[in-house]
Amino acid sequence: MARATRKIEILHAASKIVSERGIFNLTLEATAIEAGVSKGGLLYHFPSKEALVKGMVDHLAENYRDKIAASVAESTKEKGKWIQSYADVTFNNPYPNKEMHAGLLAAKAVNSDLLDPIRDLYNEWQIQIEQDGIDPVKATIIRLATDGIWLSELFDIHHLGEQRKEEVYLKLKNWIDE
Amino acid sequence: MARATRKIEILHAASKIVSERGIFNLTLEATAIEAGVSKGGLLYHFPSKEALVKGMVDHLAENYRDKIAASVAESTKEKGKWIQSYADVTFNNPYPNKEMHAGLLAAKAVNSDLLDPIRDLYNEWQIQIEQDGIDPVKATIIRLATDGIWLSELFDIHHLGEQRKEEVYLKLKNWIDE
DNA sequence: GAAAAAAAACCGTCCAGGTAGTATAGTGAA
DNA sequence: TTCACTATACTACCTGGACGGTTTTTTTTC
Repeated sequence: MARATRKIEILHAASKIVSERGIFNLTLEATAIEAGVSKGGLLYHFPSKEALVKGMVDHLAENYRDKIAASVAESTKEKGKWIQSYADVTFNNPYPNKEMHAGLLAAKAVNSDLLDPIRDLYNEWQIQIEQDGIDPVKATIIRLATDGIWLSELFDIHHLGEQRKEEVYLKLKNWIDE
Repeated sequence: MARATRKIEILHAASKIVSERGIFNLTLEATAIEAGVSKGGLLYHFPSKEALVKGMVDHLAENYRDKIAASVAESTKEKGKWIQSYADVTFNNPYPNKEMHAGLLAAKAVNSDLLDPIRDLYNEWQIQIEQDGIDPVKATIIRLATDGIWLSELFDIHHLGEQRKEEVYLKLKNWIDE
């Protein structure tokens, strides 16, 4: 069993630990146990803790990029398909977001430079969003509002009710097409 | 010297360390040195690391609440003064934001329950914002967009240019009065 | 208002426990 | 034989917190 799978299992285990137990509990041993690997096995794949966190970030950046790209490719709109896809994925996809949160927090804690792949991602998206056929300021506001949802989920600070969240989502959506 | 001042100096020192060196470098010793106090002295004021982080969060929550309240009190608008104040303070006040970032990250790392004062704050604001005389969905979107700015500053992920940021700010502002 | 007592605000060291990373010897599958 | 691990032991280091002082400030008493 396990080809490139093991590596990814380890990454999931690490994310899970960060999400559920916090960054201070992301130790090599805990990660190994959670992933069902020996410590030696973990270090075989990721030779240091920093490498592990880098793995987390790289992996989720790749995933997120694919997700958005797939949504864009599916879209039949001429205008606003990037911002629309960004909002769709972020509002409706709890899965990659959870991993994103864990990865961001871990990277910020361990070494901010590890966030570079995320920065690249954001820069790419911002460019697409601004060239998306709608007013760039409006598009930027929609992106920021979407990020706001993200922030509140990241810190579990203030969850809008499902209904209000839906209303916000619909209003943003309508605004794109306006 | 030092009445209640010392405590606050220690809190600033802790925030500074988190901002500049990351959470893993927030040790009692480092904080003591940064604040110019001995470790024993620090532990006199904050008997544990968790107490220190709790101190950070409580302090910044109080500060932020005051800042917004002051801005609201100054406002002469009848409609939308809460959301306007929230946007104003967040867009234009780099200082409390920096401390907020540090406090949030530290609390999230040490013990998520420490974020409760922030949750209370957000709940209060959301109530005010929704009763602010403008469409609550619109007001919520403005709040979220403002939080989006915050997120990008927190992780240093994507800084809008000053000009675009200003355009966003103005558009949101106009939207409130529309 | 000075001396004495008490409380507050510190200082600096020590230690048990935990952690990243190294080392090494071995195993089963392809 | 190589790859992808397991299992265990070990080192070197760091950190939270306890603890036992000491100094400064405040309060009380005479």
